[in-house]
Amino acid sequence: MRKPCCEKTEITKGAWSKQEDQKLVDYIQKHGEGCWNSLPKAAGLRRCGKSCRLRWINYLRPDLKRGSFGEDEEDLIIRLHALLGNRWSLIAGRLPGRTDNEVKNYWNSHIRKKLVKMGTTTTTSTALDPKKPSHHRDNKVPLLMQPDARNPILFRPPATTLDQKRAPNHDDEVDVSDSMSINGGNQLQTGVIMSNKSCCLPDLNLDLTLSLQLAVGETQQSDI
DNA sequence: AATCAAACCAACCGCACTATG
DNA sequence: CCATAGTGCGGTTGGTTTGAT
Repeated sequence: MRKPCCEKTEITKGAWSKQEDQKLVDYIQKHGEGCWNSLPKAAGLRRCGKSCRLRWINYLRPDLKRGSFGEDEEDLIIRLHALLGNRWSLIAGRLPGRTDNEVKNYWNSHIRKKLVKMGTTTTTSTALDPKKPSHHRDNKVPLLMQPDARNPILFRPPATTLDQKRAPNHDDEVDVSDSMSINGGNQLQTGVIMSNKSCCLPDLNLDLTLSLQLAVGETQQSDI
């Protein structure tokens, strides 16, 4: 059995105070992100490193947008979710200033209900097989989205600093306004960071009601 | 005004992946 | 190769807020 990430004793849990936030922000501004395990001690916080990381990523990061989601963002989330399933970090990576937690919460509290009401989806929180434990990752990625050069969208890591660190192969990323065709004509300027590789590939058609089925068909055929 | 239910969202938990020794 | 630490991700929980009665 794996050891817990931190000792249960002397660890504060629950809501963060302003003082704690300030300590965390000050520390990260001075020393940068990373080394989350040693950060709490160094920053004078009685928190688990994971908790610090989460607080920073989901709440304190200066580039966060906060506030309610726009229609464009909602539309994009719906389309990306149809493509990616519950890969919230990937989805959030295409929504500048949004976090995976925020997107996930928004999906579960707003969009999912909306779609169910419209009869568009019967999605549960575990997108693919609700019976199987959710942490079985091999079950999370739809067949369509198994790593595959035909799906350039998958090869772009989330646009967070940490993920960029983790994916040195993507340091050739350039800022390109990624335009997607929404609702058969409206151009949605997402302004996300795309890799050179993916921007050279054909425009993504995220009109999922049609292309997803087609793509699934293609994938299944090619897998045979 | 009080109570209850629903909605929302921050935070936690546990697993998987990756790097390192 | 194996064990372990560090980190990231997705699902879930629980406290708070809002709305309905």
